Amino acid sequence: MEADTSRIEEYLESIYKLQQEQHPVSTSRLAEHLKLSPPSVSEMVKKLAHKGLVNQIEKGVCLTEEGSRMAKKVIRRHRLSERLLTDVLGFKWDEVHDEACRLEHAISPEIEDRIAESLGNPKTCPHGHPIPDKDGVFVKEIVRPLSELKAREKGIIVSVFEEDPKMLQYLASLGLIPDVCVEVEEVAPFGGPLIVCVSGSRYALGREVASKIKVK
Amino acid sequence: MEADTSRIEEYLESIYKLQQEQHPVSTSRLAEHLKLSPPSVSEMVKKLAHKGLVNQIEKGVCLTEEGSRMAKKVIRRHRLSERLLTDVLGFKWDEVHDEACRLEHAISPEIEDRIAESLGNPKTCPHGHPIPDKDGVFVKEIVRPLSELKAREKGIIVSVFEEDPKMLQYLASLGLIPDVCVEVEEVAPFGGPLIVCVSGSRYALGREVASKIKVK
DNA sequence: CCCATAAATTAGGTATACCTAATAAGTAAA
DNA sequence: TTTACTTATTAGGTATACCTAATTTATGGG
Ligand SMILES: [Mn+2]
Ligand SMILES: [Mn+2]
Ligand SMILES: [Mn+2]
Ligand SMILES: [Mn+2]
Repeated sequence: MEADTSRIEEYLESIYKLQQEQHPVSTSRLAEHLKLSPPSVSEMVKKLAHKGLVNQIEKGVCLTEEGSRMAKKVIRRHRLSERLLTDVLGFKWDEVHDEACRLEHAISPEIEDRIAESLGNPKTCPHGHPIPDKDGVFVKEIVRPLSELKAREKGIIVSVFEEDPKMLQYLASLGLIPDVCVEVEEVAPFGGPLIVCVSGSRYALGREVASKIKVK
Repeated sequence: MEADTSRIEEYLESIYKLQQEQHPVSTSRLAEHLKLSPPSVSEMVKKLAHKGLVNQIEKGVCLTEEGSRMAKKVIRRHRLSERLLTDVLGFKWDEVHDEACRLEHAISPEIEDRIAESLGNPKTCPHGHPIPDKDGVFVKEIVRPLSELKAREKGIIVSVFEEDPKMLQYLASLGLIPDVCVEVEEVAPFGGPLIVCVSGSRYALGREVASKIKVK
């Protein structure tokens, strides 16, 4: 017994994440995110459905109550791992995603508890995403993508919806990290860049990039 | 690509450990330690031999140069994980073996380095076993099992060659942990118990138990 | 040297999670 | 409504690492 659940966890984690963008998650989207072939995903999704972790509806897959509960546990372990890596071991925010993605499957409930406790029950990961508590509960802040702010509007960065190390390095180099205040100075028309002001400096940011940054 | 090496690592780790007791390691001994059937081990050992990690000689299996190098890397990660768990996360020494046995496969060279660094390059795990450095080098202290001491002999506990949590709890409850000084007060004949004195208290210890405790 | 037992391996099979190629189902433009 | 994509699934296959049962290979006592 004691089956290895890491693949299942990885699927649930991805589905959870993709659901935030678009509700029923398509096979192809999921395959792309997991870097697997669509048939592999199709097959695995069937197994997940059989286990009662997802429902396959018309236009895609969505987590069941139980699938969601399990996903949130994985996400908690992922984000706590990220915090351990940054806060205790001195990693930078662009180095922790992939590492955490492996660690999350090797962390027992006991380790999870100890990490949370010794870090003072952090509420977010280094990218600003909420860490669910043991019961899967977390505060969901109302945020807007920076790309939707009008000229002269200000916001405080809550989170950065991005995993690519290069992009995260870039954002950090501009000081675009959680808790920082940004002001949009102007918005170029026709989907052009935003001119933003952050801690005294002015930068031009592409829309695509700006849409990843969530502010309140 | 990027094959999953965790099973291989687990075999090498076991072989390395068992070699310390008895040199060529038998299939059955290895199977027992890994809690697998002898045929499974037989087959896997063939694969390891094929990869040049072990040599199959007359009476059993032994690590090649490369197998040994790889084993020591796993052991380094295992022991550093144990230290992280005890020193940073507050686990007790009897709780860390199984956890580390999972973590060791999820730890990248970067995490390994950071753990070592942030713990000040510890030389031993919580059980007193040496942590090899990045090149697989470690100081091998000359030790004797406590069971071989004569009456009135004293020694300092170096390490405890045991993984069973119950046993470790027991030993800790008697204060039999690394760096502690023990004196053998008397040795009962015919393989009987040892009467040992440890930080002012006197206890009777079975030979079997005493043989796990290495002193210098 | 023979035989009983112990140890190791071979034979044959399962489960899991991936793949490519082929097919089927949906969707949207002409 | 037919056609051309796109998306999803089925079919068939691979690799890995386990298992049990059967067989082979040591080995040590008589
Ligand atoms: Mn993950
Ligand atoms: Mn994060
Ligand atoms: Mn291990
Ligand atoms: Mn140890």
